[in-house]
Amino acid sequence: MGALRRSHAAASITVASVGEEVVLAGWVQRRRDHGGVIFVDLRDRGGLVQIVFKPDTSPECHERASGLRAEYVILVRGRVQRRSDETVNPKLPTGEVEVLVDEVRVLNRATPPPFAIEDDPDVDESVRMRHRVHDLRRAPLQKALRLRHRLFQAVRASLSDQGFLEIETPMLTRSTPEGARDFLVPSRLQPGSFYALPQSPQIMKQLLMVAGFDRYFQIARCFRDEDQRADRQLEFTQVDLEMAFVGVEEVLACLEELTVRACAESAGIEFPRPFPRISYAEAMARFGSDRPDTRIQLELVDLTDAFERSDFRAFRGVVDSGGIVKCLPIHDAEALSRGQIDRLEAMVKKELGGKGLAWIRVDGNGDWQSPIAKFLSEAERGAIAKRCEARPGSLLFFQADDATRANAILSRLRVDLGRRLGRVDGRDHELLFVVDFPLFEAAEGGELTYVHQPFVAPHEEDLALLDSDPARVRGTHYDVVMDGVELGSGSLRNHRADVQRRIFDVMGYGRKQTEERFGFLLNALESGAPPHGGFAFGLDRWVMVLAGAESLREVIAFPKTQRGQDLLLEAPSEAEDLQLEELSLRVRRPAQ
RNA sequence: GGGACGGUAGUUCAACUGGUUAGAGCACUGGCCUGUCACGCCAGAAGUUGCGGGUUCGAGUCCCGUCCGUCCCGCCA
Repeated sequence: MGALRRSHAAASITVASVGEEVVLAGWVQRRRDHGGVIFVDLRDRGGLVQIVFKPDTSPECHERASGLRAEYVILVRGRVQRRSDETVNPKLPTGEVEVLVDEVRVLNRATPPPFAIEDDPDVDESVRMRHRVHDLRRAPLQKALRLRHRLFQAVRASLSDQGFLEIETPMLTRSTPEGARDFLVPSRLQPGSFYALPQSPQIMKQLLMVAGFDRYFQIARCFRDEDQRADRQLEFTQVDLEMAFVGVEEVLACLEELTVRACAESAGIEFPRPFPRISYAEAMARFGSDRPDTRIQLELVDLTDAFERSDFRAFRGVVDSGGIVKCLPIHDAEALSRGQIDRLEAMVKKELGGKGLAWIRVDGNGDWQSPIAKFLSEAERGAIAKRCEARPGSLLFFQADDATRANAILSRLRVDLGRRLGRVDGRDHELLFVVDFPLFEAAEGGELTYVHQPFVAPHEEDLALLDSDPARVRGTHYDVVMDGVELGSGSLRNHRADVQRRIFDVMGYGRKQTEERFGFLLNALESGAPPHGGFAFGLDRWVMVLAGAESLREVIAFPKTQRGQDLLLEAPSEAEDLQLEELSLRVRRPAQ
């Protein structure tokens, strides 16, 4: 580099700096060589500015500039000049000026990039992942990671200001059989034993409460060895927090304070307070989802009772076996063609495991066009028409299935169609709390199991139900939902060992099993545990929503593919025999 | 574990019912060009058609298997 040092960022060159001498450093975005004058777009971490090489200004620079190629790393010294009116580029923030170069140094050459470094490159994602360094040079990823940084800083500032202490917990920890599949780390010193990477710092933070830290937080990496999705990575980052001597209201107030400040400081988005609250039951009833996007102005209608004595077997059978019949009415739906309806039905069957997609279209004369109308009684037609407020132009989609699937399918249709048809209110973003989740749900074997995690405290007034009717016990669980994405969840925890034991009982854990797995936690609770509760945000998802991205891979510097590979490092990889030997491991390779 | 879509040059795509030497844009290389900004013009180089097997006189194309990417179900909170 010699003695020359960068004086300005590309984006900071404006008409105000005309006449100044500047030193810029960055990458060659593009070279436009006219034989005489040569233009180069210089890109650095903040932006782009045009630099100019003229044969009569500096023949040596001009000569060197003709050898520049995309992604070469260069350092230039030159003078900022205003562009003539005809040559101003309105597409560039720095388009009114340019830098006339009289010294250039090539700090490094570069192989041709595998794809163009531009905002919207037309390449397969696997190519981007394999060449992640080039990918990360693109403005959208630069922006996303800057947003991520600002969110981290704002979260830390808010929680620190609210009296929280940042405390780290171990990454090498113990496997617990609940929840997701663990990542295991073999122990060299204890042959045959394994650490587990944390799925979350849940138990550790409860222990910190028992230890008297009162308010704890951590930006913690978590690991879950499950199949991935656009919004799920094997490893991800949580803002984990816990507070003692609080009830639900204090936690929610803290979360409001945190999210409002963090969204404002990182993304400039303001939210009104208090946040709307919706119960789990209401969310499922109206939107078919426990993470509703209520900006979409379509709601579900329950028709189960109207088909209790129906002659329409497809619906009646479902109701008889405990299922539900629900409808998604869409008014003024003339834009949806028959072909589109058929495609929706195919998606429901193939992708979502639905039985089908019954529908009724009310035409301009008020007549019902529908494959199922002829099976419906007068009373049923009346009930449908009334509750769905059917009118000419209405299109009604039905699901008759067990509650979980019917809601899942209609919720998906609601979101897809609501967006496609523009049935949204004017808000760019929405934050809300979902509260009053049930504590237990029926598992496959008919037994009860926890809905979220086994440490959620029941509602105080439902404590008695733990013995009489546990399925009806409400938990103190709450979710924060932003734009239909679950940002995170939390609860009050069981600080009384007897309540925690009772909950393990209900889930059918034996006494011995309980002591073996959770003895240390129960002992801690018995040692003087204060009432406590907390929350954990999925930080990657939070950034994703703020960035308007479709996938976590757009907000994580080095993400993994759906099969859990890092295409850049080619991880995971096989271990050396020596490594395996030290760990007392033998690998059984699948048969040829 | 299951379903859907995709895999041909560095990259994005094309190649009819199986039929000459697998083409094109961008990128790349060389040349020309003093006001472009997706610069332009001329020329050139560039391929294990993901991999393996099969059918066939002949396979990018058909069949079987397998690997990889994305989305979804299951799983996961």
